[in-house]
Amino acid sequence: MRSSSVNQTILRTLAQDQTHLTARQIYERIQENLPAVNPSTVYRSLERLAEAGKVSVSDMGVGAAVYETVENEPHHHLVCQACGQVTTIHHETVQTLFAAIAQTHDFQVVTNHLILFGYCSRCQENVEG
Amino acid sequence: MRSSSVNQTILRTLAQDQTHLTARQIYERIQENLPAVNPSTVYRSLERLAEAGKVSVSDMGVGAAVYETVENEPHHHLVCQACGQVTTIHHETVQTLFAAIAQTHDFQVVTNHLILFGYCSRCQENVEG
DNA sequence: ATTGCTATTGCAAATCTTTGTATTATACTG
DNA sequence: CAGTATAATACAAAGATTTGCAATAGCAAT
Repeated sequence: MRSSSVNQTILRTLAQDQTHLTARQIYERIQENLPAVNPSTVYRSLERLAEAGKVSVSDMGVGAAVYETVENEPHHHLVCQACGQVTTIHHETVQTLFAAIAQTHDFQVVTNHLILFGYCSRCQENVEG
Repeated sequence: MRSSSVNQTILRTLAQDQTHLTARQIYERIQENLPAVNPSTVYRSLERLAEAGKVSVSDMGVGAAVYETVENEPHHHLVCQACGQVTTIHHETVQTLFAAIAQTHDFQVVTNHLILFGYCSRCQENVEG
């Protein structure tokens, strides 16, 4: 993959924001630096970056896929379906599952950004009460 | 949720096909029974069914979210990034992880259709060799 | 059966995303 | 520093999805 202006700008934008952004949000941010950029270019660039493992793509339940830079340490998220709170969990936590799957199914999991939906402690109480 | 014709037809279609279908594919199938149905109605109905837990939504890496009826037994999938092969795994396998997360993070996971990407045994060999 | 409430639907328009093709920019080679 | 191969881009058009609003249909109570 070549180091083009759009590729660079996307990675820089994602690194700056340190959050999960949708393709459209990224396109809008990119426009601040490259006003004449075409949407299709941004979409295709994101596709490339994801393919190359430079960014992760995931469904956080906001209606569209969100992108994030791939950091040195893989991590995962717990998303509360009630209040939307996002918690980050360490890779070690899921590593055990991946190891078990490697054993039982001879399948090497490479998912490095898992999203698990459920209810946080506060919302569990509210539902149960 | 009311038992409308579109809701019913969607559930029947998904039950018949026993596969993962995208929103657009479902819209096309529905047209066979309800030729005048509007796409927006199908998209909204799918949203409702997912919200109500009648269908599961997941990203299997085919470019769009896919829908499936929620069966009595939750299950999960391993998707090979190289050959696209889909393996079904039992709920018990991931149950351990969910239990651990409940312990450590006081978070009740309700994800009932997990998709894990990686490499199947055959493709691991090809990459490594 | 009739009534009233509101979830569901259709329609039209807006928005978002993808795709094909010609052009331009990047990186490599000599 | 050219010359070349091809990845990246813009553009236009098509396709997919979402949204606001008015009309309709399902359900519960009478």
